[in-house]
Amino acid sequence: MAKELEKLYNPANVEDRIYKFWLDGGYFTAKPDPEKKPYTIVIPPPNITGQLHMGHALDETLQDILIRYRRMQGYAALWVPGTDHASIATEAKIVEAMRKEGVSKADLGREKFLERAWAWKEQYGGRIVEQLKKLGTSCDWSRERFTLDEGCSEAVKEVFVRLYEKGLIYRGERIINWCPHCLTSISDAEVEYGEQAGHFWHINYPLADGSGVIEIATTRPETLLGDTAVAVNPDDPRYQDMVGKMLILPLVNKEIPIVADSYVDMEFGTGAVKITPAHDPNDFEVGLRHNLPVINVMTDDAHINENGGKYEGMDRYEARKAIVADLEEGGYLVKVKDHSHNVGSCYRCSTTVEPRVSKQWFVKMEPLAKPAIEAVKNGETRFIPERFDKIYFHWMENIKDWCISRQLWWGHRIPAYYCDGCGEMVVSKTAVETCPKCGGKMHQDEDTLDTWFSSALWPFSTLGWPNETEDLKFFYPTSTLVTGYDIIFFWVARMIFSAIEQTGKAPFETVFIHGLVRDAQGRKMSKSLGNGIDPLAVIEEFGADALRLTLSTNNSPGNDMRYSDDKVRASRNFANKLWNASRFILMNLSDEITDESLPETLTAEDQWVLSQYNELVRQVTDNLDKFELGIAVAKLYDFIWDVFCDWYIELCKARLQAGGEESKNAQKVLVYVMNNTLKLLHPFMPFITEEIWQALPHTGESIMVAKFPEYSEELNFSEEEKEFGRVVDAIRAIRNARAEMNVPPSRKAKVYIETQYPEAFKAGERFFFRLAGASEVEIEPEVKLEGAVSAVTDSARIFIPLADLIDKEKELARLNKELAACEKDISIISGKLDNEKFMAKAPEKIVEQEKEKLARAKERMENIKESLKALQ
RNA sequence: GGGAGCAUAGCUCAGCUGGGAGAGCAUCUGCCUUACAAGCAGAGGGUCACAGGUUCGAGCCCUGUUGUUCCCACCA
Repeated sequence: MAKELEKLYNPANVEDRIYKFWLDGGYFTAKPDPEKKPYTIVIPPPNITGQLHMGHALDETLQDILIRYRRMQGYAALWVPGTDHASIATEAKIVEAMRKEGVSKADLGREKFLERAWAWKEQYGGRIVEQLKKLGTSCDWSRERFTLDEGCSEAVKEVFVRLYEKGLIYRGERIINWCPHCLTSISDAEVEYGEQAGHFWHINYPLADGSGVIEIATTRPETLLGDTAVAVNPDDPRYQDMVGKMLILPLVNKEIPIVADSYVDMEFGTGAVKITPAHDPNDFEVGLRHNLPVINVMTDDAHINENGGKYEGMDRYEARKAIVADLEEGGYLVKVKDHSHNVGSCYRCSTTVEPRVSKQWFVKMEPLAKPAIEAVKNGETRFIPERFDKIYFHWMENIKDWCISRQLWWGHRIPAYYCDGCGEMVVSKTAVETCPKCGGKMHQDEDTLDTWFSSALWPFSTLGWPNETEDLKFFYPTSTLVTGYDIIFFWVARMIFSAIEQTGKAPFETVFIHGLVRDAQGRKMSKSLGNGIDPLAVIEEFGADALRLTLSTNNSPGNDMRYSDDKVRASRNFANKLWNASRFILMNLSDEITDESLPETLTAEDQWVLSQYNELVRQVTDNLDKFELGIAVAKLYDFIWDVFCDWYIELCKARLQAGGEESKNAQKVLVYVMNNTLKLLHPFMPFITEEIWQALPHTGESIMVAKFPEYSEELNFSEEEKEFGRVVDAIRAIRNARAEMNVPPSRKAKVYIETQYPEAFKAGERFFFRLAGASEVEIEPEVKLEGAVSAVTDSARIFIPLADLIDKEKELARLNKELAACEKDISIISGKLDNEKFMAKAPEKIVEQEKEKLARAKERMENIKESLKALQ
């Protein structure tokens, strides 16, 4: 810190320098240490395609608070950073860039494409990591990982082979969700459903024997081309005679059967459903039950294929129009009704997904889900807030097999090999060249794995698994996972079952869930709305500490929050307040103060502040242990601003001016409280606390490795705090009275204090001059004075002779108002104490409290009455 | 169709295991009091959505109602 401190804190001058100082000091690096307890967090790896957004900022801030807190407490605290290869997102980005150059994937070929992808990763993949650093994240960068790096890839292959050998991974022809834009299968979790206005087309299918028609209703007439049956409910009297008969499929002119299946709801539509096994998951099931043929009528990019006759080549929506027109012309169309229905779209590109039958790889979920449910049920892993376990259970208990193969190149290639000759398949960690059965040439599966397959292994793959590394032994299972509720299914659930299956242990003790950061109007921040706020711009304007404080205060676990510049501005103002408090201390600091020890003698106000500081330590620690970060930092804010700055610093000014020993003692207490409060605050606002701590007398290299303060019985001055509180109350009462009577602050006056607590007021006498506009102070057991402004507390009556300023009516009104409030208090409290049931059933502690309150209120009432009397 | 969250001051939100309703911003009044006007000292402002219940005592626990947001689900 420069000698001449600026009046305003300027984070831009501080943050990068401090971050470099931490890096150079190696403070982020953790190592297994049997002397210490481990505390481990693995970062939710951001996508390499990503730019830092507010969601990251919140997530990283919370993690950094936790990891810094534990590190200061003496844990071997490891925060493992890294990034995710983001198969679909990255591949889409590269394909798009190639498209602009007029190059396609096919033109380039797999190898060249991957070269290009890796080059892109080298160039841009580190961008988000650099952005994370701006927030002050204390990740152990020496352990940075990437989901597609060598170690993670080894882990992926190991897990795939193990699961395959246990029969938990299989390949099969199933109906899956297909994204016609990304040109790949996606998992159920990757489909987002939304209501869309559509139509219900009623179509007549004529019976083959000419005996009539059956009317079906569909929202997707174009799939008619792939119909292989019409289904009715077996109990439906309308259609009972028709079951087993054949129909002529309109436009296609092919015979298809009428089948009976209880899946059909008689009440809905016409009670007859066209069955397209290749393009609808329910129809697929019906098809299986009735041995129906599966006819795929669409291409990868959702155009009608060669099975669609004259419609071949049309896009699915064009085909819909054409088919509806033809149905109408052919007299098949009965009617069209408006109908809104749920349509699934790709969570990456929002294209409407096309369910289709395809050969894919799946993870068999049921056996994996069971122990994963158990781990949360028995508390091995705990969600905070707890309610999220219900969401987790519901998903896990109804889970379906996970489609893990993707028709992409950027990712972990599936370690399965097929014989060109006999078709034999081998699953192996190492490449298989020749067929073990026929000796033919083998080729590897063309597909890659779902990105989430590798991120599911993140908590242990990053620590070296499958090798029994020192890191794995010491740091695993991890301690806390911090993430948003939006990826519980994608990621958290999959990490839990993967970890249990592979390591026998749940991957973390606690899942700390946070909500979304919304814009000031409460809307989700999104690219399409253009309402996203760039955290880097906020950091530049207000500082990382201000942003961190904004994100960590005033919100509670699991709940969404709104971002607004006003909130950051308030946080920035707090940083500035802190800065100026330190500026004040430094301006008054003599060279002899070189450490952070307390003086041998403490004044009443010293004890008063230390007592509150000590209680603060206890509470902040307690809140942090319970993940109540917002509450913890709010208490710090209040203590620093109200107690320390507005009161204690003001209280110290008299002694500092007096100089000598008195001043030095005050300086010591100022340094002590400031220094230790900075430590408490450091996890939340790391930069400014380091900057100030370095400037103050201190021991140690960096505040980030200083010992986190602990509650101390030696600083328990609760009685003394109460006594000095009488002075504080009296000062407040005087200020209040003066303000209400419009006494200008410049007008000083003598203050007469009538009190039964003369020691307390003697100890605080000097403060009335500076803080209560006193020109003289007199403390008496009894004061008789007329024509004075009076201020009343439960321990004193205070008179300020300002005859010329007194408006008797106003003064009467003010005191009567106070009296009324006081009497109301008394009646409420007495009501309780007179209530036999209350006395019988309320805990003793509460009864005592009420008695004490009553006593104080009565004292205050007496004091007010006296003052009123004196006024008349 | 299931499930969950939220409803507290004009606005944005805290409020831990039940024990006299809080903060920031905004508003009003007065202050450049030599750390800070990004500040200081004061003030006003709430039937804690509604209706019941449990309890000596409910913003907090239970039941129901209303409004709102979200998640899940194969109704063509």
